[in-house]
Amino acid sequence: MKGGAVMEPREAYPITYSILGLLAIWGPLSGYDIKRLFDHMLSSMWGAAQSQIYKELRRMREIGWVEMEREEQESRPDRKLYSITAEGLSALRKWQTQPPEVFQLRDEMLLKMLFGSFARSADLAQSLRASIAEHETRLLVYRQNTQAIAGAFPRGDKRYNPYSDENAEDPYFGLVTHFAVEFEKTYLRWLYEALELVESREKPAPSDMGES
Amino acid sequence: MKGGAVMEPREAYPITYSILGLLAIWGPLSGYDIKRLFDHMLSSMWGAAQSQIYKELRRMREIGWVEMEREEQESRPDRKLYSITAEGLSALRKWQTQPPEVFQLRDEMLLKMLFGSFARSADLAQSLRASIAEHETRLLVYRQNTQAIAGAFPRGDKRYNPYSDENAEDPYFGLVTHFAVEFEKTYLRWLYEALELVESREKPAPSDMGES
DNA sequence: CGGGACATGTAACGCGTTACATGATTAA
DNA sequence: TTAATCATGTAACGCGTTACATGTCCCG
Repeated sequence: MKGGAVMEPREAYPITYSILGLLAIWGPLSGYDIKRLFDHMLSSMWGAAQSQIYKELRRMREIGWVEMEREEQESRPDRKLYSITAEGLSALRKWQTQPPEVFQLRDEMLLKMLFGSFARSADLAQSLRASIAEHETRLLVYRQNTQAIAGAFPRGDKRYNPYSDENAEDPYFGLVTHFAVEFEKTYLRWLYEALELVESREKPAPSDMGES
Repeated sequence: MKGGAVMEPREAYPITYSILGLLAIWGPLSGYDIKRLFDHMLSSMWGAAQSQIYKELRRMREIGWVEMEREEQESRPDRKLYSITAEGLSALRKWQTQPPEVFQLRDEMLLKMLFGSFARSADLAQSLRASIAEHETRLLVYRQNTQAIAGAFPRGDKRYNPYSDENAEDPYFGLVTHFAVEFEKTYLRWLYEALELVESREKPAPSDMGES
């Protein structure tokens, strides 16, 4: 026997803390609610499949970080409402103390450009334009959100509304949104720059039919 | 039977194309070489464990995107040198044509700040300072790399040197590095801003016991 | 004489993704 | 009548990570 220390699995991951945070703010939530919050609030920073959320909630309940209460309904599956426990809150706080792990960008567009010398310029330009369109849209959405957002959740259902008045005062939301906007601006500037470079190489010989 | 269409697994992932790109540029490489290139060049955008690289190379060889030649050595395991094939190059090019998938930041620091209202300000400040230190270092490294880099690979072994003269002319490397620098600058600006916010809440009443 | 570089691998494990399943209600 | 919303789940699968294994050469 060498070490003998059997590594026990980590008990938490970013998605765990995301869910804890959402529960801490918006109180008892169902898996379905959490999925919606992910899609509306965290989509640009952390995705989560519906199936994963349900799985994770079950696991979190087993380790006592959340508790569940069943809300009975007719003609629909019962809502299972999850709340954060004291242990869960303390885990969230502890995580926030720890130094962050090494960050990796993991953006395919960067990889594509890194090996740009192998691609046809027209192909790269196409990818770049698609990327530009997407990020312009994002930027627009962020800006709309940070401004007039009363109508985002038309029913006035505060439970699902990350922009309701009670949260408007939270300076941390604004801070993170501000980063998202600054990031998109930086990224877009670069995309346009990249497109310029690519286009300048696209037609070095405008009407020249014969090549070496 | 409903659909009947059995989904066949994707045949390529970002790591696949990363390896293809590296092979396309730096010609026959061993798994060990590729690991080093990942660590030196792609560490900030795409990590890869050594075991995964070997696994992926085997898979890529099975689908004919790379070919392998054994270089015999005494007193060390033989080097297995991989090269990109015509099929591999065409797969790389095809990938570069396709519009990029939806990008997600996946940075834990952003999550921590998003739920900042639950943490002690001092804890957040600590995390932020650690993050600042790391990103300042990164920025420094990028800048050193883009300037005088002749000595990075002291042996003059061109095979491992991403900064050798023959690649210095590749404008795409410069483009991506430029983004990395701009990103770090934007991120750092935000981190300092966040730190300011957090510190302003750390001691709301310096020597003032009664307020408003 | 211990530690790093060189060089290859195997085994275990889980997060995250994709797909499938069910079924009532409401809106276009 | 078709589709979206509400609301829960299960099953399969693999990338990516962590840990372990082996053995030589070379440097301080």
